[in-house]
Amino acid sequence: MKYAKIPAATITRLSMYSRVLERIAEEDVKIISSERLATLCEVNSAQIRKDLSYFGEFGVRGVGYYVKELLFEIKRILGLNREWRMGIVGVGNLGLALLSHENFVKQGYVFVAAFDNDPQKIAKKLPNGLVIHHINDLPWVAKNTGVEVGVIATPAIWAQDIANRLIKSNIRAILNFAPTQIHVPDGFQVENVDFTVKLDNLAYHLSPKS
Amino acid sequence: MKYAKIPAATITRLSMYSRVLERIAEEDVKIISSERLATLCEVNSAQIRKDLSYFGEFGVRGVGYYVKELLFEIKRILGLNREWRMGIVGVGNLGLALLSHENFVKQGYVFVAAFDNDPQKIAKKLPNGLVIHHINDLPWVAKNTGVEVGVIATPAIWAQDIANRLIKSNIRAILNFAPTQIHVPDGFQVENVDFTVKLDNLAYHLSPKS
DNA sequence: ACTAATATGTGTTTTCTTTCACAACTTTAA
DNA sequence: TTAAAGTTGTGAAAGAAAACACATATTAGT
Repeated sequence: MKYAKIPAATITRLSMYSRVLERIAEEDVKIISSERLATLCEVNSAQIRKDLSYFGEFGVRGVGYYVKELLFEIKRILGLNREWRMGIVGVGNLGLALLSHENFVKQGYVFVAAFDNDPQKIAKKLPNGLVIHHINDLPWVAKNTGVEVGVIATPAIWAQDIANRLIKSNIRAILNFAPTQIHVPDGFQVENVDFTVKLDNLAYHLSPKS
Repeated sequence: MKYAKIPAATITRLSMYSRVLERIAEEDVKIISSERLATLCEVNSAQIRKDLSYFGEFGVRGVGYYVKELLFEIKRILGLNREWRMGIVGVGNLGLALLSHENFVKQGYVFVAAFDNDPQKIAKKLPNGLVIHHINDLPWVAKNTGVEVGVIATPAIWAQDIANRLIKSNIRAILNFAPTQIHVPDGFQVENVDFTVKLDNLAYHLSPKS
């Protein structure tokens, strides 16, 4: 199955599997079946096996999967066998929270640059040692620090402008926290983290249907 | 079409439509075609019409949709024609950022209670006027303040325990920011906001495929 | 050896989602 | 009035994703 088109949902699930496997590995579990992993992830076990089959054969029939090995393979597939360098734009409340979010580092995501447009903030040192640069300095700072992923934590109005600048600096991946759609050319990736979309989903499901 | 099963993706798109329509309405545009809206949302125009058709007929053939009316209807469908009361658990960096995130209020989501387990924080007053309660007080505080949505902004280890407490207090919707899967019984809703899942997606797409 | 129990990998089937394509309707203009 | 242009709403077709079900493989026990 190795060369079929891979569903986007598969990638998201791989990410979930890796999260669960990490926990499982910490508990010193050596082997896990797709059935057991499926229960933990609340998915169908065939789904897991199919997802993995896009990339190879990682289990042993009659036995299951070696937890550490599977985790290693999934991380390799996702590209998490190395560090990813991030630059954040917008050092407000949310930006600061993200900068000090330890989970990023644990997963190999590291902030290497921070930008803002508030003169009060420029040149200030952050808890993690980074200095806040003016957004106009993005081109050279991003190049010097090797930013690969741009994180947008600005108000919605600025988001597209910031995205355009990131694109111009050839930063090919954007994680957008502004509650607005961002448009990028082919070859560039955007992922939106929109809290209110999630809340809207909850509100819909809570609301009585007429 | 009114009584068919509605795809989950439809709800998420409605949320996106409403966001775009809000912007459009601010620009004083009165009427919009599904074609135009589709372009702005980067979806197919038939998709939009189909999504809406699950809930009724909101357009005028040969004309398009009246922006304000459509926006109103979508918000009504999503249950956003009223306020939703949220309680947050975990007042760390992320929790504080969420508490002061103005977008929530703009969309009708209001924090009415905050909880933590750090003795240093209990009884402290937040910028928005709320007082931090001990998590053990969740049952009565949640009841008194009318919490309908629980927001989890704690480390992953606590997340399931907190979820269980929320469930026990009959809070039927949970927005989970901890990077871990949460299990809830039927009739309860969870939405996960997991930054690293999104980053993993980006990493995958950036990584060269062998 | 052989059998029973267990578990993967995947071709096939089923289910779910999206897109197409066109009848039905509105508006404008002659 | 009629025609032309534009746009919705939706049945039908196409496409994508998930689940089934079973051949294949491993292990353990006798």
